[in-house]
Amino acid sequence: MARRRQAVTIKHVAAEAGVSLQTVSRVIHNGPNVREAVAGRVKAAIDRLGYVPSIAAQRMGGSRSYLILALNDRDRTIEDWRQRQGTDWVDQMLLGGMLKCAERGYRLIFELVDTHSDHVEREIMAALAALQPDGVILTPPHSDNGIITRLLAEQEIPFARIGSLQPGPGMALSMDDEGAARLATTRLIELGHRRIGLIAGSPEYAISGLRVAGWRQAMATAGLPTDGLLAEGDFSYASGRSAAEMLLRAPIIPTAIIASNDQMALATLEYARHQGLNIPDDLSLISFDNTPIVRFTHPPLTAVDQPIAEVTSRAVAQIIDAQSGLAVLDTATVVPAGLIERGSTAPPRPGSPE
Amino acid sequence: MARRRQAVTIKHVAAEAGVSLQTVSRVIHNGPNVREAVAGRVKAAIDRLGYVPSIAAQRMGGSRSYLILALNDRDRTIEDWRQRQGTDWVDQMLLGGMLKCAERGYRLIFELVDTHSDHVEREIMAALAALQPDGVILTPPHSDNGIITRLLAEQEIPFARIGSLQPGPGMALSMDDEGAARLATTRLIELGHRRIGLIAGSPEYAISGLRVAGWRQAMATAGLPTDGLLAEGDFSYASGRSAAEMLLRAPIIPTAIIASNDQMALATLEYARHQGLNIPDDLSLISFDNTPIVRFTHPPLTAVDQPIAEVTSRAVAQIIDAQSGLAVLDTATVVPAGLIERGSTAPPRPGSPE
DNA sequence: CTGAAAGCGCTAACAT
DNA sequence: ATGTTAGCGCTTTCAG
Repeated sequence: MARRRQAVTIKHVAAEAGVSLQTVSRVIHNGPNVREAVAGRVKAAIDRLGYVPSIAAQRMGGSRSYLILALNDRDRTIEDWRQRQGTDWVDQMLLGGMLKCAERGYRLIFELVDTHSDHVEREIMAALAALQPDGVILTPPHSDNGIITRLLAEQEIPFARIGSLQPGPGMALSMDDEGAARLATTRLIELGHRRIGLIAGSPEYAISGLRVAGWRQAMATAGLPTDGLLAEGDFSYASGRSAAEMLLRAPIIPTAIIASNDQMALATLEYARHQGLNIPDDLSLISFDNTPIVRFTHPPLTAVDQPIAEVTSRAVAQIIDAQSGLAVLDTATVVPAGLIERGSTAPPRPGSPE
Repeated sequence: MARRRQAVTIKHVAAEAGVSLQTVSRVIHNGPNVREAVAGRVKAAIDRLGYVPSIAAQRMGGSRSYLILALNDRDRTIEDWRQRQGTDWVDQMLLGGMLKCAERGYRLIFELVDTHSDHVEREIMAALAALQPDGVILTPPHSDNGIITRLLAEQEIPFARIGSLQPGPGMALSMDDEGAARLATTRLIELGHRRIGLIAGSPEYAISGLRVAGWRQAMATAGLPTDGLLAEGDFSYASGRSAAEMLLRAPIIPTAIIASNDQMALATLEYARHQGLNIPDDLSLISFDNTPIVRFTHPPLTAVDQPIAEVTSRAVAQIIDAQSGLAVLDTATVVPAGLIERGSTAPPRPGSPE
C-alpha cells in the first residue's frame, strides 16, 4: 500500500500566496490580525489549490478536531436494525445531527457503545482517545449512565444527554413528554371524548411517568375522572395487547385510547379490530413516537411526533457553542412535540356511554 | 476552551514498560522483531494504562487512519429521512459496515455527498483531505458516477461500488437481482401459478432490466409465456398503481404479480383490494427490497430480501484486504438474495384461468 | 532484536 | 499585522 500523504498542505498555500504558514492558518480560522488584501490572496490560493486542512493535523496541532461523537447503545441499536421494525431513531438522529454539524463545519461520527458491559469506561476512553472528538452526544440509556457521564465530565468534554431529565453534568435535552400527552388528551377532549384511556409505558423509564402525568392533568383540567382508565404496559407489543384487553373489557369501555408508544398502539389496534371495534368510529386511538409504521396501518394512526431530529440538532448546536466558550444554558432544553392527525381519531359515536 | 491533550500516550507506555517508543509501536502493530517477553511487558503496560493510540497521530505519522468512509447521496438520503417511509437502507448499511469495521479494528464514517452538484469533485476531495480514510464505499448513484470513481482511482484509494454492475475501477458488489427475480418467479410457479405478471422498475436503473430478465428466464424455463404480463413502472407508488391497473384490467388477469420494489407492491396491494381481489387467494403478490413496511401490511408481503448489510460487510472486508495488500478479487461480487415468505403468496384458486 | 532521529501537517506562543 | 519556533503523538527510516 502506497503511503498516502496530504496532496496539498498549508505550506503549498503559503507559498502560493507568498505568506507564512501562520497567516494561512489565521485566515482559515477567521482569526484577527490579517489585512483584507492578504486574506483575499490567501483565500484565492486556497481555492485555486483546492486546499482542505487535515483534521488529523489540526488535532495534532492542539486545536479542535471538529468531530462530534454520537453514542448509541450497541445491543439495542443492533437489535433494532436486525429486527427491521421500521424504527428510524438512528436516521432521525443523523438527520438532525449531521445537518447541523455540516452547517457549523463539523462532522458527526456515529458509534455504538455497550452500556451494560463492565468495561464501558474503557470503551468510551478508547473512542475518545482514538477520535478526540470536541463533544459527545449521549442517547438513552447512556444519557443516565452515571459511569459515562462522570467520565465525560472528568475529561471536561462538552456533552449532551438526550432524553434525560435528571440533573447532572452535561446538557440535558428532551422532548416535552408531559406536554405531548396533554396535547393528545386535550385534542381528544375537544373531539368530544370523555372516557379516554391511557396505556402507560414501563415505569423504569421516566418518560412513562411524564406521559401519564400529562394525561392526568388534561383530564383533570376538563373535570374528567381517570379511574379505571389507566393500564400499565412496558412498551412491548405483548404488554400493549394485555393493556388494551383490560381497558376494552371493562363494563364501560373508553371511547379513546392513548398508547405510550407505537408498538402498544399497534397491539391496541389489532385487539380492537379483533373485538369488532371500528377505528376511529368506535374507538379513537393515538400513539406516541410516530415511527414510520403508523403511516401504513389501517387506518393510519394519529400520533404524537417525537422530534428526534430537532433535539439532536439542538444538542449539536449547544455542544459547539459550549466549546466555543459561548454562554451555555444551564437548564434542560425541552423541545415541544407535535401531534400528527391521521385516520385513527374522530368524534365519539353519538350516544356513547359517558 | 481548555486544550485537550492525549491523556496517556505511547511515551507513557514506553516508560512504564521500560522500552523505547518504537518497540511499543511494533507491539501495537504486531510487528516483527520483538521478543515474546518484551511484547508481553508492553501489552501489560498498555492494559494497565488503558492506552489507545490516537488516530490523528497515527495518520500524521504516515500510517493508516483506520477509517472507512461510506458515501451516500445527500439529497436522496435526506429526502428519505424526511419522508419517514421506513426505508432502512442506511441502517442496514451501518449494520453491516460498522460491525465488520469493528471486527477488523476500523471505524466506519458515514457522510453525505451531492452527486449532482458540479463540485462533487471538490466535496469528495474535501472529505478525503479532512478524514484521510483508508478506503471509500460508494452507494448508488455514486457507484456509477464517473467523476467520483475516476477521482478515487487517481488518488489510489481502495473503494467499493455497491449496487453497480458496470466494470471500471473499484470493486463492484451487488445483490443478485437476476437470481432473485428467478427465485421469486420459480417459487410462484411451484405454487401452481402460470400467469405471473411483473411490474418493472425504471429502465434508467440497470437492476430493473435484471429483474425482468430473471423473471423471463424462469418463465421460459417452465415453458410459460410472458406476453401481456410485463408492465413498466418507475419505482414510484403512482407508477405501481398504473401498472397494476394495466395488469388487472386485462381480459385474462394474472394470478400472481411480482413488483420490482415495495412501493409498487404497496400500490398493487391497494389497487387489488380496491378491485375486490383478495390477496393471496385471488392474487399472489411478491415485492422486492423487503423494507420494514411490508411486514405491516394486510397481509404482510412475501418479499425478496435485499441483503444490504451483507453486501456492505463484504465491501468493508474487501477494502481492508486490498489495503493490506492481500489479493483483491477482480471480479464483481454478487451476493444472493433471499425470499421471505409471508402472507401474500398462496396457490392460485382452483380453476383460475390458464 | 531494539533504539534514536527525523518528520508528518498544523497550531499556539512568542517574536518582530 | 505578520513571521518564527517549538512541539502534538506517532511512524518510518536508519543505526546499533
